[in-house]
Amino acid sequence: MDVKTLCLGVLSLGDASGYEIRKMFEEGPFAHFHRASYGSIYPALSKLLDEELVSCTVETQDGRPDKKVYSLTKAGLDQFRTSMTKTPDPDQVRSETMFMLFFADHIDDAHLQDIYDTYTEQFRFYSEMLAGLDDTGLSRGRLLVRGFGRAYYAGMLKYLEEHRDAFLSAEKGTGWRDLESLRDCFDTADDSPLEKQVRGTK
Amino acid sequence: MDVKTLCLGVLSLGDASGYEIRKMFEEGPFAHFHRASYGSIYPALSKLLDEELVSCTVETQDGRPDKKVYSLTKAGLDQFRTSMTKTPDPDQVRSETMFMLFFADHIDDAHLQDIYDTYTEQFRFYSEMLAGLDDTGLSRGRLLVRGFGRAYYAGMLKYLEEHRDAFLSAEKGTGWRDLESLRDCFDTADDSPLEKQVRGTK
DNA sequence: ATAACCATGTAAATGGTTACATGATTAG
DNA sequence: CTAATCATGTAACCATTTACATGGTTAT
Repeated sequence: MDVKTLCLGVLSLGDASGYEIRKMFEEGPFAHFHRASYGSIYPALSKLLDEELVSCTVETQDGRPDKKVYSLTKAGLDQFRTSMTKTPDPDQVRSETMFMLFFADHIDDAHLQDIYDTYTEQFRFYSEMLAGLDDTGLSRGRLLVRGFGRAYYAGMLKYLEEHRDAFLSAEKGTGWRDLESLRDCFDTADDSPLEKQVRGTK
Repeated sequence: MDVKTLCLGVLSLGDASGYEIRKMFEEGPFAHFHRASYGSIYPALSKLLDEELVSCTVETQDGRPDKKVYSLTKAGLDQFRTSMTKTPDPDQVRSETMFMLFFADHIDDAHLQDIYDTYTEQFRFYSEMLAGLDDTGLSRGRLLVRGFGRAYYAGMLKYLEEHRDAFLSAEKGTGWRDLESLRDCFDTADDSPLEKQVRGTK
């Protein structure tokens, strides 16, 4: 999903500047399932303006650079709704921490514990933060996504807490079947819904 | 984490060809938290060979192109262990589906239901697949990661199943607080462990 | 006083994917 | 007989991040 569509989505909720849109992807609710930085947002907004999918009002500010507030046009809303008719790509997860924990036996105990606890702390942080939010007045989509986030952070936190001690104190070097099973455990490529969905978009 | 390190990791489990390494990122256990394609794996292996972090044995095959089987060298193992001493970057999630479900009110009912059910199906597939695997003989790292995957797919599946009907039959257009709360719910930037971790790597 | 925040924008560098090029073999 | 699998490799292309450029304001 390109950054232009992401911007249209944010703007469908209300007017915003490039600076504000970036914050939503950095710290706001979208940060949990998408990211975007200045270098992609500003050019995207320029293109959207050229295509007249958004309009722009310059707010002159005292002592600060002018603030460009963008609004969705009718054409922009139509365009956004059209892009919502497509089939979404499968989720992508990149977890360096999981990769490293997989290779726990190559990491020294102190560092391993640090990685584990730092990772756990992140889940605890977001779990508690999401638990504390007020849900009144949210759209069904917003509510569903927030609930999903809560279930995710709370569920993973529980798993990490429950397995911490057994994991950190487990013996090293008992993975005699790691290579064998690596070749063994392939998902059958054809039945995989991931494969299906990928094929479906072509 | 660059593809070279990913390759070293796979090779620490046993010898493999570029073709086989790609399979592990496409269909094997790594696929759940990292991806890599030919275009990045082959050049990575060439570079590793230049740096003498891996060695290569050519297996001549009848009727097939020669198979290049790579092995980790002592220097390669050292290099891998060194790269495991770093602090992992925070997880990255890209979910187009979540983005689209967030904007449920801009999607027509039939398509929304299709998106939801297809998404659910994926979680069910992986949940059942992981439930059916044999855990004997796995290293602690491998076990932890597999358990995490099981908790993830099963937990999210449960959430999606439990909220399906309420979500799909909910009223449209009641999200009067969506914009307000979008600006409202920013995590405090300084306390966020994500921010801390990002800063920590610089 | 020093860091962080507000605010925009561009250019270079990065790091990948996709498509191309090639071709025999095996399974349905 | 057709599709998929095995098997390697390169080049063009793509999107995005990072760093640069600029500078007043506010909070610690």
